[in-house]
Amino acid sequence: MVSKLQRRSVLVQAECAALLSLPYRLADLDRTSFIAREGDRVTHCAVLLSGFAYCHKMTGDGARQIVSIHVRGDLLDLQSYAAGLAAYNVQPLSSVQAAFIPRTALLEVAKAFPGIARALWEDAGANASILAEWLLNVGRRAARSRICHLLCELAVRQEQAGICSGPDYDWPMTQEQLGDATGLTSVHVNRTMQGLRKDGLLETIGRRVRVLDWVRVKDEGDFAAGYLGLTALPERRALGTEA
Amino acid sequence: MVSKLQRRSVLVQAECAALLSLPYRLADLDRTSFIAREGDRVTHCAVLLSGFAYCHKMTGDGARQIVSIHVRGDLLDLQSYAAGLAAYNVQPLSSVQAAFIPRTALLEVAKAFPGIARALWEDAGANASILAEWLLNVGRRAARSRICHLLCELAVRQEQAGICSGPDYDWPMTQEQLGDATGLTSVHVNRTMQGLRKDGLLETIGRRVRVLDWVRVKDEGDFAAGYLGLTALPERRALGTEA
DNA sequence: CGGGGGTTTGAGTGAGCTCAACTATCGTGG
DNA sequence: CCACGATAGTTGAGCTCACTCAAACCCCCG
Repeated sequence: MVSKLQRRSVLVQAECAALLSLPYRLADLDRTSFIAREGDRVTHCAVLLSGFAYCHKMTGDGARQIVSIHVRGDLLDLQSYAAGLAAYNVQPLSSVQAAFIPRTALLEVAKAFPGIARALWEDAGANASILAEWLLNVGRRAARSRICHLLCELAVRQEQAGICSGPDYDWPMTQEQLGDATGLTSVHVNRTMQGLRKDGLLETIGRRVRVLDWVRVKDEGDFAAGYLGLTALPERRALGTEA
Repeated sequence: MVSKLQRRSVLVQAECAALLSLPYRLADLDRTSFIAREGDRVTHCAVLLSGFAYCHKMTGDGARQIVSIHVRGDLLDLQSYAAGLAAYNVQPLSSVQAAFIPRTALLEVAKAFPGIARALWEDAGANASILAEWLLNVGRRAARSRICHLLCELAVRQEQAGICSGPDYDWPMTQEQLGDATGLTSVHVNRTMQGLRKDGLLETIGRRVRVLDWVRVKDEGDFAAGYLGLTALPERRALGTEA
C-alpha cells in the first residue's frame, strides 16, 4: 500500500521492497489537526492512505491560499523533505488515515536506491507542474473557469487514484475552501456554483459532486490533463485526452 | 561556474568534480528564442550563466501567466528533467548565455552520486516553494502588494546570486511581463508603478530599479524571505530577516 | 528620421468584493 | 425525540479594484 504511490515511475523489485520495509506509524486525523506547519522542522513524511488533505499558506493579514490538494496515495509536502523545513501548512480536508515515515529513513533509502531518488524527484516535479497550472488558473482565468478547471483536475486525480468510477465523485471542500484554492471569495464561489447548477453542468449531493456535462465543464475550465504528469493511464472517460 | 549553482546543498569534492566534468554546450540566446516549449520532450538541461529567463504557460484563449523567473546560476525547468517533458515554455527575458547539458548525462551523474540527486531534489523543492508563494501572491494579495513582493524577491535572489549590491538592481521585465507574472494587466501595472514612484518607494532607470524605502516596500509586499530556501546567507541589507 | 516596442493617459465598465443577515443541515446531548 | 448549537450555504445591496478599449507619447535604434 505504501508502494503503490509510485505508479508514475518504474521501480525494480528491490526498490519496491525497500520502500515497503520502511518503518512507519499509522495515524487517524481529523479536519482540525495539523500534519505540518509552515516553517516547522520536518521529521516525518506523510503518505495519505485515505481521505483528502490540503496545503495552504497565509498572508500577513490573514488571507489564506490553498496551494495543493492531495488524494489517497499522495506523498504530502514532498518538496520539504529534502530541505527539512515545511514550506506550508498541511491539514486534512476530511478525516484521513496517514502513514508517517521517519524522514531520515526515506532519505537513506533514496540514497541507497537511485531509482527511488529519481521517483521522488519525479513526483516532486509533477507536484510543481500542478502548482504551475494552479498559478495559471488563479492568475489568468475567470471565476467560472477556475472552478471548472479544479472540478476536472480532482476528477481525473481521483479516478487515477482508483477512488471513483462514475460521473459523481467525492468533493471534500467547503465553498470557502474552494474559494481559498481558486483565489475567490466564498460568496462568489457560491454564486458561481449556482450558475453551474442552473446551466445543468453539475449537481451536488452533500460532500459529493456529479458532473452532468463533462464536455462543457472541461471546455469552460480550459482543462487538458497533460500537466498532471500521468503517463499513459487508461482514462475511462477520456477526460482531456484529445487535443 | 556550472558548480556554484549548488550553493544550497553540501556537496563533497567528488560530486563537484562530477558536475564540473559534465559535457555541455554554450549558447547565446536573445529574447525571441525558446529554450523549451511546453510539452516538448526535454533532451538538455539548461543552466543560466548570465541574464534572466522566465517560464510561462498560456490559457486556451491566449492569456499568459509567467510562472517563474530565473537568475544567473539557476537550473531552468528543473522539474521537467526527471519526467522528460517540459511543463511550460522557457524563454530568455534578456539576452542570455546558457550551458546545455545532455539530460541523460545529468541523470547518470544523479544516479551515481546520491548527493547530487539530493541537491537536485532540494533545488526542485525550493522552486516549488517559490511557486507556492507566487500562488499566494497572485491569489490573495492586492495589486500593489503583489508588485512589491516580486520586487523584494528579485532583489534578494539577485543579491544571493552575486549580481547586485546596492539598492538598485536589474529589472529585466517590461510592464506587460510584470503583469503576466502577477496576474494583472499591463495598464494596471503601469498605474500601480506610478503610485509606487509617487509615494517615494522606488524609481526606475531604464531596465533597472532603485528601491528608496526598503522597509515600506517589504512591508507592503508582505515579504519574508524564508520561502526562498536560502539557508543562512549573509544578507547585507537584511531584507526580510526579522520576524 | 522613421519605425516599433514600451509606456502613459483617459473614460467607461464590470467582475468580483464587502458586509450583513438569513436559512439549511447535521450531529450532539438532554 | 427534540432542542440546540455549530457549521455551511444562500441572498441582497452597494461598492471598488482592476479590466477594456483606444489613442497618444516616448525613446531607442537602425
